[in-house]
Amino acid sequence: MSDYINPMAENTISHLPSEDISIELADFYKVFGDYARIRILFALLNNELCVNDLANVLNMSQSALSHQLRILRQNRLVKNKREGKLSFYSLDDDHVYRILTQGLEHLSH
Amino acid sequence: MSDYINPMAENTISHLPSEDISIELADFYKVFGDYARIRILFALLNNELCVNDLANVLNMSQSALSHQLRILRQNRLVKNKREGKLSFYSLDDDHVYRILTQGLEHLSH
DNA sequence: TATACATATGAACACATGTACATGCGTTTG
DNA sequence: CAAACGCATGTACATGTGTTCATATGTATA
Repeated sequence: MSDYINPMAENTISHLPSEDISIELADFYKVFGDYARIRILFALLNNELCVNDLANVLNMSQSALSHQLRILRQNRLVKNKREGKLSFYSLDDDHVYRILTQGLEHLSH
Repeated sequence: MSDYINPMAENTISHLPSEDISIELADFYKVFGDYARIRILFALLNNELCVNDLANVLNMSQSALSHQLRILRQNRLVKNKREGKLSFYSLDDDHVYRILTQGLEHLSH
């Protein structure tokens, strides 16, 4: 342990978000933190596509896609509507769009 | 494979970001996708703190902290300046602040 | 209604990731 | 200059995560 004491430290504690919020936020970002899921989201940025479309566009297996789509659904980043045999996916709301574009912005410093 | 063919699919391919960009973006979000790192970033939101401050504020071991701080440093989310024995950490730039707050915004739908 | 089709899901496995423990390195101080 | 201090880092290990393979579920069609 250290001898140094920072008087601001206590003040910092009281400004931290709750444990629940921090966990939720980390889990939220975790969903974006995967190459396959990022590509799925970008593919849906302007289009509504069914699973088979996505499989072709992204060159992924149908199974891997379905698993990832489930994660994206559960986290409310995409939604799907069934039309007969097909299931069309799209981004859930504009928030997702904004988060993606802001991420890109950050990469180009 | 599917019989259904969507004429938009080809068009979608040409609008996808490059593989490099997608990987970078995923890696970028991956850094935010951890409870410990989120808490570190929030602790640094308004203050500049040394490792020992962070250990006290966040109730983490010094080792775990140093490992996570390295990841945050390598991804340019935090920077540090050495003052004698102490190493003071702070957020690297405003972008980080904005990304965190936008994430919080999203949680409250 | 049997079959093909589109998608979803369960299980298993390989790989990534975060932490604790031990120790090293740079700085200061007695 | 030796000891204490603050922090960094290597290793090992437990746990988490994404993919593949196999199979199930739901829908249309012959």
